[in-house]
Amino acid sequence: MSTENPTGKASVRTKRADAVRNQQTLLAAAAEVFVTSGVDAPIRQIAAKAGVGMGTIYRHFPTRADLVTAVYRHQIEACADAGPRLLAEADSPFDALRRWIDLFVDFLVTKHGLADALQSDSSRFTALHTYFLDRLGPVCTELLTAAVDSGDIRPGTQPYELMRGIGNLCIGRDSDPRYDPRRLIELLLLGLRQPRQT
Amino acid sequence: MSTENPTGKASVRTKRADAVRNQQTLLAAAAEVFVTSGVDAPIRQIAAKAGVGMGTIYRHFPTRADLVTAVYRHQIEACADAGPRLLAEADSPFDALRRWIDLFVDFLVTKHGLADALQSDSSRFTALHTYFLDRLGPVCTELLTAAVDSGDIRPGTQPYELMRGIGNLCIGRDSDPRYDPRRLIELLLLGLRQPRQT
DNA sequence: CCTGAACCGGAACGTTGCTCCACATATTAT
DNA sequence: ATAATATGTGGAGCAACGTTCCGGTTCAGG
Repeated sequence: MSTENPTGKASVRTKRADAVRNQQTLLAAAAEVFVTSGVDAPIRQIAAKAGVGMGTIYRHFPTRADLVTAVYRHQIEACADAGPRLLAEADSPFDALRRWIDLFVDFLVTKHGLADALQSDSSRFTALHTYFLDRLGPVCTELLTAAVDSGDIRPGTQPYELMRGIGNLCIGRDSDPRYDPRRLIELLLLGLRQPRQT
Repeated sequence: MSTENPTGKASVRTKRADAVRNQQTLLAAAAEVFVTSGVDAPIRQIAAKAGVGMGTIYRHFPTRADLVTAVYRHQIEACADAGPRLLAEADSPFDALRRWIDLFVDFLVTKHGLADALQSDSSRFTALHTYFLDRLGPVCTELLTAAVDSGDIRPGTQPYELMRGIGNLCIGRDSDPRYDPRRLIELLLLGLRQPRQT
């Protein structure tokens, strides 16, 4: 993203030390606040936790989605990387898909309100939505087509639709103990499964 | 609810005429605003549309959920009533379930942000959530057990879970044209279906 | 050391939910 | 008809929040 400058040298002026320090502080503070107050925590609260002004947050992360993305980038990457690996080591493409979805669900479910944020009003959090899709979409596509090609599942399901549906099912998990998205997702997978024809 | 007084006479003082008039005006205004701005429309906006003060709204509908409930009560009732009817006239319990879910989805999908509101943070909209459950829960239970008893679907799925899952899948439908909750719900039903065992 | 660019803090503004109470009005009693 | 009282109404006021903006500060390069 725009906050990185890989080589660090050359033409453009190097980033100021206090700036990168603040950015780190902010990421740490945000991560901490997110677990207790969810990704919708007031900006002021995060700023206070980090001991900086609000202006500083907006400078580094123009939208809330940018901040959330930055905080969870590592985990999203890990999930993305797991896709091809699972495809290689799992018993079947279907098994790989199932296990990848498990990972995805674990991720969404352990972050308070992440799933909620992901799907909320089209306008807010657009960047987050986009990042998820860009990074995880292709992985899902790969898993899905592999499973279709092997005849494990029926064709006709779009990766976007599947990811979004799973994301939706994970919404509001905290609010009620008798709701466990995993059971429904299991059902979904069952429906996806191709009835072995002859 | 507390706003009705069937016989209108007797012990308790009858409701003031201007009050019931305002209530009607409010319901109409709210319904109108909901279609254009969603169920999250600012209270002020609804008050303005109805030509009353905010205090009046809060008097008649203490929480936003009360207002939403009142506006959609008729349709919820209709959906609830359709359950037993479908069970009687459909080809099979599974067919009845499928058609009932269709109705449910239609309802959620045509009201901007209704599904979103239904599941949002546990705290807000509790009353709406409760009303849905109280009214539609038993119907869903009936359909579900009938389908299980007839061997159409596999046992082990809770009505609450199913309803909530369907509600979740309907969230944010407007935001993206390539997402159609119905396809996923179809998949879910497919997974629910009992593989005919000899 | 000097200077400009980058950075910082937080005041300020607009929007929203919700409460509260002086005032207005309908209903009932006289 | 008039007064008494319960009931309903309007909107100012408060708190919380997102977001912008800009005067002052601090770093990095020369």
